[in-house]
Amino acid sequence: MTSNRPPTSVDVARAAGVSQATVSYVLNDNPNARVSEETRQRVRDAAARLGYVPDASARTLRTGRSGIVLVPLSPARTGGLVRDLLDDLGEELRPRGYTLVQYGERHLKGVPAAKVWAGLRPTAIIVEADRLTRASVDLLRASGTRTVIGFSDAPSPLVPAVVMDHESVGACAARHLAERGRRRLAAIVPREEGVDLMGVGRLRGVRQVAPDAERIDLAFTEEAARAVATRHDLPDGIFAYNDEYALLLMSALQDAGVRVPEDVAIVGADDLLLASLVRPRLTSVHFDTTATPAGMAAYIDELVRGDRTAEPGSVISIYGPRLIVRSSS
Amino acid sequence: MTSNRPPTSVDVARAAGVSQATVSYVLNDNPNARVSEETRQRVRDAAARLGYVPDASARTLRTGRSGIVLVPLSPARTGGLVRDLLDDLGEELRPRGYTLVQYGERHLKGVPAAKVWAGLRPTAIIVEADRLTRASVDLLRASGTRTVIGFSDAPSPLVPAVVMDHESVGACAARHLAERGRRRLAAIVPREEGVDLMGVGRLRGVRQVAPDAERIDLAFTEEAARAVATRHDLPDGIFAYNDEYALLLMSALQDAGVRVPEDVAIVGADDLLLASLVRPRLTSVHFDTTATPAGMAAYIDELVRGDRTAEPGSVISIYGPRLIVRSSS
DNA sequence: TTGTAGGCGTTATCAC
DNA sequence: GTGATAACGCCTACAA
Repeated sequence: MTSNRPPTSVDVARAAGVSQATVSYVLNDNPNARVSEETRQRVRDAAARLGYVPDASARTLRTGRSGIVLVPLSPARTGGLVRDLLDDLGEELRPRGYTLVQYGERHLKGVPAAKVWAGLRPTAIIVEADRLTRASVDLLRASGTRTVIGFSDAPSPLVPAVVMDHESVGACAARHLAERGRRRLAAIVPREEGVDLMGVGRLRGVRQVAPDAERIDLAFTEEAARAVATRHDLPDGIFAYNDEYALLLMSALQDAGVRVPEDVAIVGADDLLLASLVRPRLTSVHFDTTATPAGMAAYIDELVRGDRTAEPGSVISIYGPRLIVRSSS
Repeated sequence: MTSNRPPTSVDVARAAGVSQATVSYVLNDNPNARVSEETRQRVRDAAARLGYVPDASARTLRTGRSGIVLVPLSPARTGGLVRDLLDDLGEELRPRGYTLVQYGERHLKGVPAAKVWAGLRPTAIIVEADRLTRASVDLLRASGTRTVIGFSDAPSPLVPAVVMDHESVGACAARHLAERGRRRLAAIVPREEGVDLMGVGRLRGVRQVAPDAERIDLAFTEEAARAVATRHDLPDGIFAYNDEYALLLMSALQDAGVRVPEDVAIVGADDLLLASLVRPRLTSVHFDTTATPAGMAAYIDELVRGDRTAEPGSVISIYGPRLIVRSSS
């Protein structure tokens, strides 16, 4: 039983015959310490040989920076789009030395959420802008968070934000339905907590075009969809929040003998692959993004390293809507 | 500019007029230190007033335990089933004081993955059993990881494992197709790295029933699906790995003028809501689980706290297949 | 019942 | 160029 405690930098130093500080210098390429190339090699070799990995918490404690990019997302199904975006962003951040931590939280006893976030000493945090206050932003900043980025449907007065223009999505969908002659419009608003806000934003957009559009709250279950589909006063055009809800609704309507799109036209959003796989194909509002995940990763990196600053109220990346027409709906 | 460094336990101690140690005792309910109820109150009040949050890294460094349950999942789309499972598990673990960290990793320069995992000093880790060796398990154990749990399609000799019996899934699907008179079977194996292993397992199961079953490798894109669908020598029964691939394939077949299920019958798996929303409805192999996320969370907790031990080779939870017949496929 | 002190592994400021 | 040494914030014997 070789009680292999993981090797520390002291072990590496001993193995390389140098002091522990030298190890730290070499492994971090610290510029203000001049170390001979030969020594560097010895240190690197020793580290490799022992399989040395720096202890993340010790480094965090010492530096006050964790390399964690925290994304405390409301756990509810945020929809495929955000999920994919975050997955990609995480991939892009890793090679830059950051770790994207997705941290779904629901109840937080009584502790203000920002306190909990701060406890993790994240280097950066991306969070729904509505959950931020001036106080929480200050707390985060004070606790070493270099970059606070909001996620919202409009620029935030507190922080730079990634803006997804949900209103325009709704408006875009409604315009399409209206142009097709649909007069009695409705918009689905998900009942799921955390998504409902985006749903309301999209509804607002629909009502810009069709002020009388009905609001239909819908939980993501077949029963709930059936209840809607069997109403006797169905609208003739429905914006279904996104493609997943659109499919759910379409299925229920088909079961109820309602013809889609003849009787009720449906428009989804997010342009998931899903939308083009079902029959009839789903018309969907696609988000064009002005920044790729790679671009966002680079941007965050610059912000953290101080190579760039972003004012509160500024917009990092706008996700704008564009219509993808698929079926005849 | 109140350069509010976040309050430390020393600050709390000062505010409460006690020593720092007492703060630690009170806040952690340390049983072998007797502290008067009055002092406890003073400490708690001070902590609340200052908005004290323990520094996660300092605690981790000191105790050697992070409360992190690490899930270094291959990033490829693991499919909705695993994803949902992990989401739920995370919810269940949080109130128990653990943080489930999903950590998608792809390239890890040359560093052995286990070294990187160990660097985070996770309290527990759930990882595909194939990625574990005796050495990596030892390393993790030595670095303070209390619980290593495998994720596999068969019991692992190294660690207790959550077992999803992929072979049975394939066999179950194949049996269904054979009973419906399908003679020329095929099984889809995803090209996506990380999922392919499960795909191969499921294929094995299909071949238990139909030894001649063809293996079709398929990437999750419409082009790839089209290529398969336009073959002139299509099988008459296809097990599509899971519901998502099934839908992808079905769409392509419909585009190619192939009737589903008359010409080609398709069976999916995982019983996603999706499967019952599309037309024709997808027959799917459902996983019955003998343990709920809540149960797994409790189990992990017991393992970590030492209230329970699990031998290598033991099975934590079996996910077994059951057929859900939906359409006439 | 409470306080003192040592150390977890790292980085960074100094002398040498 | 390199090596002691002092924090970072917390937990926990042990002393008082």
